[in-house]
Formats: sequence, structure tokens, C-alpha cells
Amino acid sequence: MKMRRERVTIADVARKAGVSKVTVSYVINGREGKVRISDETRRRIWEAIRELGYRPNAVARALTQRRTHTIGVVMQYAAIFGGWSGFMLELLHGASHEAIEQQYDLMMYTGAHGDDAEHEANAVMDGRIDGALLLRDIDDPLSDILADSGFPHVLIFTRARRPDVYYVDCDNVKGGYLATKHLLEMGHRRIVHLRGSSHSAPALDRWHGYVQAMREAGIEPCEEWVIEMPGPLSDATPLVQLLRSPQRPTAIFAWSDDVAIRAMQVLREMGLRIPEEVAVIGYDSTEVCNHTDPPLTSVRQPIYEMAREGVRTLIQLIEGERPAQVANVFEPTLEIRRSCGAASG
Amino acid sequence: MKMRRERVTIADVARKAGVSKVTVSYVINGREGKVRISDETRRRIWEAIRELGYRPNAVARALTQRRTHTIGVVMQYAAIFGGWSGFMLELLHGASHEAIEQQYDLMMYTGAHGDDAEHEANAVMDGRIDGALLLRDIDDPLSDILADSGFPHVLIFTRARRPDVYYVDCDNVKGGYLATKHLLEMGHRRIVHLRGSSHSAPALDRWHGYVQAMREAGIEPCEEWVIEMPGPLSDATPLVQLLRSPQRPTAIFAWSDDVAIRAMQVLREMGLRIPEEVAVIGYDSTEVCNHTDPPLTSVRQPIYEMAREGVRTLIQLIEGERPAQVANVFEPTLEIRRSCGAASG
DNA sequence: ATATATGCATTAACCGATTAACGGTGATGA
DNA sequence: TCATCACCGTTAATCGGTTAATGCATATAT
Repeated sequence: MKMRRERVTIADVARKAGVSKVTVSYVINGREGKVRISDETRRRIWEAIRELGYRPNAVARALTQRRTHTIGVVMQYAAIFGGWSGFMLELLHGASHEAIEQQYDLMMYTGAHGDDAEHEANAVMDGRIDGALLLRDIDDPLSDILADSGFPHVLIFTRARRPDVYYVDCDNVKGGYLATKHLLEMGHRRIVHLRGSSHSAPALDRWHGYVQAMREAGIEPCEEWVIEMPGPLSDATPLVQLLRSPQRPTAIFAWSDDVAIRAMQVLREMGLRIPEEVAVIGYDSTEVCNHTDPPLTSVRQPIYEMAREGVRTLIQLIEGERPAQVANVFEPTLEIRRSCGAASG
Repeated sequence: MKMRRERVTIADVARKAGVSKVTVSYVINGREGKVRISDETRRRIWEAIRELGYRPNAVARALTQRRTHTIGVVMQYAAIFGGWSGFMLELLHGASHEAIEQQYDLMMYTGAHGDDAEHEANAVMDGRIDGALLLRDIDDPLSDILADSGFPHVLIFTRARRPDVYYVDCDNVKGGYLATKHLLEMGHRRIVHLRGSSHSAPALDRWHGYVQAMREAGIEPCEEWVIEMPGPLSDATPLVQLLRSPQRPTAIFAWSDDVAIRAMQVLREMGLRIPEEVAVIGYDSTEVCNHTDPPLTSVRQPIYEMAREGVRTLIQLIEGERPAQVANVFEPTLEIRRSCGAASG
């Protein structure tokens, strides 16, 4: 058993068992009803499979069936793995849990292969996956190409631009509103928003929620109060400058937990106490929020469940069902910890 | 462009361009030298490809070439995504970075499909991936099966049991030693070790490093001081009990960052101050250590780089090279923060 | 005695590509 | 005039499976 054996094919098994390839195929796949196989033959075939150490080739099978039982998770950049919160981890956990349960495998695409959308679409639709979960920007053309080709896919953590594209999202306007409202209720007026990328629908929506809450409170948020900070490694000098200004903001609403954590770091370096001098609120309420100093109040979206739901929907599409609702929008909830000065709980 | 077109194959392109399939194949793959194609023909073929919206089928290609340009990351359980630290995130970041750079795609396997090793081996060797990166227990039989079949694979974050199996690891005995030594140098004598699973080579090695350092200091670590706590959600009552005993431990060495964070949580709940009453040290020194309260001193292994190195080695194996050294062992370093009372820096 | 059913398995075609080997011009050189 | 070469491409086989249609005994029904 130690040497590198030649590849064993179904033909080898058939030869050894003294039957045709087709018979072996039927036995392996348990296609009773189509064709009948005697117990004796079945036994001989399994024996041959065992003795030869035969392993079915999924590629060959995929070619005839035009099905791989594999789904892809397509991200915009590999850098999303560089986040400080466990967002991506929780997403993958949910996705793989559901995939395993439904006997699907997972492939990961992180863009930047051939760069342009057409090339990415080629990679996605090259037959290796039956469908894709897209974690992409709102202005990304990939979904359009897939939709035009009738390729099963579901967007997650964003809305879709087209009415025929399935997506799983959380109400980000409401989330942004909840966060800002909480700060307002804690008495803050000068609230800075650290916004995500302008290509990200969640980021834009959360920002709108912020604006809405501010206006509702009779405050017109000025431009300098909205700082684009897509990731924890983004340039923080605009924030620092703002914190040095005479009319220093008293609260920060960060569009994601990791950016909030970065903000807390900045505050600490500047010697500003949280939440006494500046309150901070994050978004996603990932596990890390429980362990920061102070624990980070954050708006929760049920990442794990949303990812599972995305996979569930995708598999339905792959298997020819049409889930009734194209949009699957979860509700965000506020999870109060300590970074905003409210009584935790 | 809106309707779901039928699958376009290379034969369709050939027909439209008025040439044979083979000619199209040669043009697409730029196989100059093998066969000569006139500029005019080449032009017609590309035009046909564009007009028909042809996308090459990677499955068919993989069948003939017996190559998919895809590698698998094989984990033991999906639950590894449930960790509180960004270990898995950093691993995936490094792995996908290197894979992208080398034009490979990534598949993820999280075990538990058919359960037993033979089934898992079938899944891994079913032709969809060219090689695998294994993140598995030390007593796991999967690597043996792959090795016996000559299937390219590399173990990461563990050593190998066989001399012919490539692996990328970090010196965990030394890491455990470093952590314990640091606590000893800070004056601690009653040091508890929160050990990982007994199936995990890193966990066992770190434990041995702990024992070694303790003995070197003339302390025989008693059994109750070593508590098995593989994950942050493991039962913590043994730890709680130990902390309630009259001879309360003054320091905790956790085998991973997330377990260390859990320990800090327990300490906080018991009203014990860190590091004044109990010092805590973790392992991996992931990003989260910078943000905990207090920042967590931890032994660093360069996860990102190790993952890249694993992929690099794997691709060499796939492409027929034999990297000189089978074992690739990185050095751990101590990263002092605040949770042990030492001057941070 | 003939038709029908049942049990068991086979043959042929196909999935969508790749690779090795060969073929037919027209121009050039001996 | 015949051989040789360059040029441009084709034919046939193959990768490792699946599916539809068919074949051929033997047993049972009419």
C-alpha cells in the first residue's frame, strides 16, 4: 500500500468484477429502479472497489451531470480577511455549517484573479461550482453578468440593484438609525460617523440611518462629521484632527466593529476616556465586542444566521426551486455594553 | 442578453469560426509552437468567442489535464470558525494571498461529511483539487491515507508523524517554554496551564514547554494545575474551582488567545484583577490581543506567513518539485503587553 | 403454443475539453 | 522534374464517468 498506485478508474473495477462500467456506476450510485443488479454481482463490485482502492472521480462525474455539489463564496478582496472583528469568521462558520448539512462543498473566491468582471465571471461560471454567494460592492457588475446568464447566485450583506436577484441583508438604515438614536438618547449632539466605503451598500445605508436620526433630533450633520474609514487600517488623521478641534465630538458611530476598535485605540492614544469623554458605538456586535476595553456597544446583525440563510436560498435556486421572496431582510438590534455609558444589559 | 442562453461549448465556437475544435483550443490556450494559426483565423475565433459569449468549461479541461489549479484547505471541524481570536482569519488571509498570487483557487473542507477518514480521503482525492493543506489533529489518519496514495499535501500548524510528510509548524515546545518562563520571571510560582485538546500536537507541545520551564525553575507542576480547555466555550468550572482554592494560582498560561480571553472573563466575574491578582498569557498573539482589557501578552506565531509558506510548499509539490526540507519550523516570539504586569514594549 | 413479464446486465452515445499524430497546399531549391 | 520545407490546420483518441435504450434468458400468464 505504500507505493503511488496508478489511478484506478471505474473501468478497472468493472474489469476486475467481470461486469460493465455501467453496472459499477449503478451500484455505486444506488440507482435501484433503473436497473436491477443481483446481490452476488453487487458484492463482487464492492469487493473490487475495496481491493483496488477505487475512488470515484468527481470531475468526470461533474462533466456529465453538469453538477458539482459545490458552491462558491465570492468576496471582493482577500483583504476582507484582514478585518479585526470576527465578521468573516462568523460568516464562514454559518455558510459552511449549512453547506455541510446539505452535503455541499465550499469554494472561496477572493477576486483579483484576472481583475475585470468578465474574467471573474468566467471563473465563477466555469463549471466548478453550481452557484455562488456574493459578498460584493453594490456597484459591482458581477451579479449582473451572472443574472444575465441565469447562473444561480445570492447576494449577502447587501441589497441587490435588480428585482430578480435574490439577496440576504439586514436593515442597515435602521441599524444606523438605532446606533445614532442611542447616542442621541445618551445626550450626545456632536456625533461623528466613521463611514465605510462608498461602494458598500451597508455602509451607505448605515450612514443614511445616521443622517435620518440626526435630522429627526433637529441636527443637520455637517460634512466634516462624516469620515470615510472603510477598515481599521484606514488613515485616521481626519478623525484625530476632529478630536483636537475646539468643538470636539462627544460620540463616534463607526460603521463596523473593527473601525470602532481602531477609533477606541486612537482615543486612548489621545488620552480621551471612553465613554466619559467620548462614547463609541460599533456595528455587527461580533464576539470581540465583549472583550474590548471597554466592552463595545454595537448594533447586531445575525451574521451566522444570515450566512446560513444565504446558502439555504442558494441551494434552493440551484435545485430549481424559486423561493417566494427575493429579498430576505433581517432586523438589526442594539446590543448595549459599556462604550456608550449606558447601563449594560 | 437577458435570456438564459444555452451552454456555449468550444464546438459552437469552432462551427461559427469555421474551424475545428482543436484550432479553437490552441488559440485559447496560446499553444503557439505546437500548431500554427494564421492571424486571420485567430481573429475570427476570438470574434466568435466574443459574439457567442463562450466561457471555457474548467471541469472538462480538468478531466483531460488531471489538473484543476485548485487547492484545498482541510480543517478538522467547522467549529474552528467559532474561535474568538482571528487565528483562522489570519490563516485564510495568508493562504488565499499566496494562492491568488500563484493563480490557484481555494476550496474549504470542514470534515464531518461522511465522518470516517476513508470518506474524507475520497472527498479530498476526488479530482477537484490538486493538493491539500491539512489543519488536523496529530492522530488524524487522513494524512497517512493521502501519503500512501501519493497525493500532494502539507500539514500546517502541527508536526507530521511520518518523515516523508511535509509540514509547516512553529516550535510549540519553545513557545510554551517562553510563556511559562516569562511568568516565572515575573515572580509567579503557582502557574496554571489551560491546555488544548490532547489530539492537538501544538497543544501537547506547548504543555511540554510549560512543564519544562516549571521543572527548570524547580517546580513540579501538579496535575490539577493543567486543565484541558480546548476552546473558549469549554467548561470553565475546573478553573473557577482552582481559583477559589486557598492556594490560588497567581498566573494562567492559556494555550490559545481565545481561551486566554475566556479566562480573563472568568477572572473578571470573580472580581480578580489582571494582572495584579492573576496574570494571564495567551498564545498566537492575534490582533485581538491589542484590544482586550488589559491587552493580552501572548506568544506570537506568524500565522499569516506560515499559511503562505504552507501554500507555497504545497504548490511546489503539486508542480513536481521536492522542496529540500520536509519540516519548516518557525520561531515563536514573546509579545509583551499588559496582562502579565510587565512593562509593555 | 404464444405472449408477456421479470430479472439482470450490456451497448452506444455523450459531457466539453486536450493532445498526439498526421495531411494538404504552394513555394523553393537541386 | 522531383524532393523538401514552411505554413496552416485537421482527425482520432482520450480523460472517467452517466444515461437512455436495448438484449437476452427464464418464468409466468393466456
